[in-house]
Amino acid sequence: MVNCSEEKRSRIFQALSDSTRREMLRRIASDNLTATEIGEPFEISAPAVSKHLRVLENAELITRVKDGKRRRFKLNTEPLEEAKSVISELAAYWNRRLDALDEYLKSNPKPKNRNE
Amino acid sequence: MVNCSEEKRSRIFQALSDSTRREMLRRIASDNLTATEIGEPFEISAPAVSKHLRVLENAELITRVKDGKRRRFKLNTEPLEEAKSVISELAAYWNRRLDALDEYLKSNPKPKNRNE
DNA sequence: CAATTAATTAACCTAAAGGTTAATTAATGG
DNA sequence: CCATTAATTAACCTTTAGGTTAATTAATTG
Repeated sequence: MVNCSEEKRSRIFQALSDSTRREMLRRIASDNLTATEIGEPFEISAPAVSKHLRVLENAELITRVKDGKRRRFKLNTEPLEEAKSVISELAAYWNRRLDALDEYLKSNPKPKNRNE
Repeated sequence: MVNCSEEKRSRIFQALSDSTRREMLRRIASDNLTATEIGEPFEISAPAVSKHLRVLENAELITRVKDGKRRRFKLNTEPLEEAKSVISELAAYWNRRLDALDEYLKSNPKPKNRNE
């Protein structure tokens, strides 16, 4: 998933921001379950389960696969990789900063604090 | 950040689910800016900037540091690591599945499809 | 084909998110 | 100490999120 739009990224993180959906993803990752099976541990209605699955699908975190009367769901790992890379990029900015600071301290022993 | 609560995780992903906040984090990661500086590229009001910063702070992604009249913000990388590990855990579940399937296919050549 | 079961859609409700402007608080500098 | 500037809080508005129950669609099976 190269050059993923900001909007797509927002959908991925938004989908991951709900603990019910995270648990659903774990269940789907462990086995390709049906909607009913996925919703079983949660004390919410079937339509609520369906909505959560829709959110995960819109974020492309899962794919709906018809299986007769049922629909099974399978995990897609690409959006997970995308989310990871957004996070890694942030950490990279941070580390570049720390490196620059390090460089500065090396060339300027005992620098005056900017707030003094 | 070991044994981070589900609620905390929700706050982290929720904070990351807005593109304005992700860009703010990049700016903060690159330099410890003031609220005004952070908000500069965005066409939103100062209170809106303040609210975004509050969301990031509540997710513990940034820390507010007083600097005279201003408040500067610095990035915290622990919640980023936490988010990454949530994602990695999901991928691990998935990979365990793939391994199990692999094992199954090895011991059962030409398996009958369950839907037939 | 009629009944059953799986899942979704429709219609609705409440709370939260993200924005606004106006008012307030807080620190600095003349 | 008063004016200025930085930032937040208050009060409000609109949209979205997440839930409900009731109705609908769709596939299977007796």
